[in-house]
Amino acid sequence: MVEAEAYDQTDPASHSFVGPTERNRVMFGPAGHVYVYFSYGVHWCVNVVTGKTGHGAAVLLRALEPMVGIELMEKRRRTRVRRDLCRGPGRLTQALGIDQRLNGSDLVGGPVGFYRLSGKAPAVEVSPRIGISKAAEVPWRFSAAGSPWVSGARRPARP
DNA sequence: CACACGATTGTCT
DNA sequence: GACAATCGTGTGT
Repeated sequence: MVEAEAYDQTDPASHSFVGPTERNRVMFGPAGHVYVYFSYGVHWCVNVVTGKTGHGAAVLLRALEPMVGIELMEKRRRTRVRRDLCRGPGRLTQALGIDQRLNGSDLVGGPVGFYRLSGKAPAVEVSPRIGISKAAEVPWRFSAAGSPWVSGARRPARP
């Protein structure tokens, strides 16, 4: 995992800011579960719930360095461009086969989990989150410094 | 019920 | 750089 962003219920950019709803209820559940939501009518995005039960907080997984299961990811993504397999939240879920069926599942003992592949943790870079309009200056984006597998902001069109 | 818009990405120019 | 695709959600009437 080389890039992630934090979202909290005290934060206007967070889905949990408005309080529990049908969509975001998993964010208010126990930590270590998976919150999956549909974005732009096109993509799925996956979060790891991080707050205490009743507190809406989660971490959006935005990019990872492909290390195992490359062929399967290439098939799901319909591209063999390694750098495009998991760079960006929508691409990452497509590569991993994550969709609404996994919403609410437990990282421990569930269909999605984490395990360490490389020995050494990278230096972490902190920056503003990408693609949001509210609280855009809050520096809650965390990425592996200098990693080519990290996604980047798209410059908005200038008037 | 109507409507505006978004924690994005692929494609075309 | 510009723009389309595509639809669930939250909000207002």
